[in-house]
Amino acid sequence: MPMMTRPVTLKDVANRAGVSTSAVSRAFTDGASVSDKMRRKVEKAASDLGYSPNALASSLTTGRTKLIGLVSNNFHNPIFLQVFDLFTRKLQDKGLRPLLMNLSDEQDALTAVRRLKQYSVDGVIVASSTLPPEFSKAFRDAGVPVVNSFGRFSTTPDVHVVGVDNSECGRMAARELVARGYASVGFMGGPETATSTQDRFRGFSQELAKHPDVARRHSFASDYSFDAGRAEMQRLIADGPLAEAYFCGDDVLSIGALSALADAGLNVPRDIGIIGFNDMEMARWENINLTTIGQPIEQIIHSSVELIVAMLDDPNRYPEVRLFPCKMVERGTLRPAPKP
Amino acid sequence: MPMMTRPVTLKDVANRAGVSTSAVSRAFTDGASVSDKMRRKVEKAASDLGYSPNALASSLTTGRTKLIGLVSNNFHNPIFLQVFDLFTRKLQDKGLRPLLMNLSDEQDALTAVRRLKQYSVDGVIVASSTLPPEFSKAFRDAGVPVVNSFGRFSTTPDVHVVGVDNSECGRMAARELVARGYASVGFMGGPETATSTQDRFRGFSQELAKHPDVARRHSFASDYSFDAGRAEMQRLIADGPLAEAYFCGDDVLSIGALSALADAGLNVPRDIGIIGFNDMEMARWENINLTTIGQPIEQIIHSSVELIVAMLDDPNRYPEVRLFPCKMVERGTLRPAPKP
DNA sequence: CTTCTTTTTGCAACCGGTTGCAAAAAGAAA
DNA sequence: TTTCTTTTTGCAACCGGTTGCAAAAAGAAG
Repeated sequence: MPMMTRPVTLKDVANRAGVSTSAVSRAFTDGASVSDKMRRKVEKAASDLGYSPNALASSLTTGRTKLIGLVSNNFHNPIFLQVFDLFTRKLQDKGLRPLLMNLSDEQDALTAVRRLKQYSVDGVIVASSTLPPEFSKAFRDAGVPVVNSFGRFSTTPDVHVVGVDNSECGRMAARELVARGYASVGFMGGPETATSTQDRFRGFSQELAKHPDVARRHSFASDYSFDAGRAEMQRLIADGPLAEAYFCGDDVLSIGALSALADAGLNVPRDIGIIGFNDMEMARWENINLTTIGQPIEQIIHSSVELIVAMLDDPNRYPEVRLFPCKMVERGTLRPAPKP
Repeated sequence: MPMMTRPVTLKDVANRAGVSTSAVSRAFTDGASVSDKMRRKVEKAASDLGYSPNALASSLTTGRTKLIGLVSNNFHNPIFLQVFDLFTRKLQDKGLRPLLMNLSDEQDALTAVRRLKQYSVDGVIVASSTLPPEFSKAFRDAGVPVVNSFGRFSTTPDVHVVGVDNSECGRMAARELVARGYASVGFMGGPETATSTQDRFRGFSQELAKHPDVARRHSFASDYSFDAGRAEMQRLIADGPLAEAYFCGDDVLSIGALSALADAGLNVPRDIGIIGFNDMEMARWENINLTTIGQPIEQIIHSSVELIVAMLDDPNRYPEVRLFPCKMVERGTLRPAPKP
């Protein structure tokens, strides 16, 4: 039968040590004015009693909760497991605690802001490649330090963004396909509302505009998921002549597409080329072996955490965009470049 | 330039409405003793000022933070993305906020307890199929309501457990393989320290003990991951005669094993059978099509949240185990049962 | 219009800490 | 030993709310 013991408070420790509460408080604060003797006495009493300070109570006076809102709506893309893993670890390393907020049902920025303000989070990380910049702006407008990771950047940012230039990634994919000599190429995006899809598509189209001889087409899957990619590719197969190669907006879409192609008896890369995006763990599985464009997830997250920490000290820090290069990861789903 | 406005407090609202702070506090509390007129007056002032109550400050007096620690060390198994998605949503639905704790680096129970107690979480959900029951017990001993989801259960529990009977799952797998007429079977587990691996192996062995004619062997992958499954199967192939079918401790191991088998030119299910565990989304992808045993994740999580909510009202609630049945999901990686 | 109930309101103490300020203690200099 | 500095300590107010209690207001009954 577990006893319901009242938690040990500062006052209990003060009583036991026979000192004032301020002394105890100071003993637990680095750099406070306390003698060694006092500190030892307090620490003794505290450990006797099993005391640990209440972070929430102290936040009342210090104005710091060390709570960071981690907001996302990407709970279906396997890549985000890694994203959560890294964010939680790196935040923990800095002594911060992530307060998770799942936006899958509720996308309203103001509701999200209100909910997180109730818990007086010190800052917020919006980890999403689909939410518009306005979403993150709502936090800034509410006076909450915010970093938008994996989000759309602006050259005149009013909110901190850390990620990649998705339109450059689109260009990179297009360049690669053109270099491989494909005469017709397709873009198979995720949902058209996702900023990452829009940006990758824009870059892809820009690059192709330089090559009027290459035929192009595009379509959008309903979702960043295996099923959506598979369904979309099945539709393309049914609807008529395929492009020679496709840039899929995400690896998970690519893998769905590959499965549809295999079912249709089409060989990749002989009959058709596929290039994905994200370089998720599965992409390098030998039975998938997907050529793709990878983004440096760990660096992006590391940098995001660094930035939010910096903002805790200077909430009005001048807005900044941090971009990292994407990398082509060549595997087995594109045909080799033609010999010149 | 964002202005650094001091957040609006209860007192501000009270001043503006010309009433006492208690009146404002009560206006924001359901079922408190307030007249309609007063409530309207306060609400007007509050919305003029954009006030929303500070959940942390109120937690000081009420003793409720509505914070739930969500503790896990499974940040590499794709199935856990779904687990996090469901937990965060269901907790949010109940007005609770998940405080995430990643145990990947730090496995010490007492440290975890201390860290979460600092934030006075109302309860903790330990979502892990690998941590021993003692881990969860540490929370209970510290007086923190705890539910261990996906964990090992005991018939004399001292901590709430919601999940499946992993040893029954092992028996189920063994029965299935025997029924299919395999003359030799293997168990390929995850890390030997994981309770789920131990339990599934125990059940598997128990069932096989009833069939002395069936040859058996077992081994353990270093990790619940594709790479570990692949490496382990490669080792098995290299080391000598394979069993006719394997029960892999997790789908992601199975998929790794499948990839190794494909490389070795072995056809599944013709040359060798594989049965996995978890029925993760990928298992039903057409290019994988894995026969597996599924656990009812959504029900487990729903029930876990229900239970933790109940414990908030009654922290000394008598410990209870809630088990859900696993289900065979037949796909294409086992040969058909022999005709009688 | 009284008198008695019931509802609504404000006062003030409290939740678990922090911190500015002044008093006390310790140390240095004379 | 006295005087001046510097360090250490405790007092008390405060952070943003909640809540028991008693006073005030409103309503019901006579």
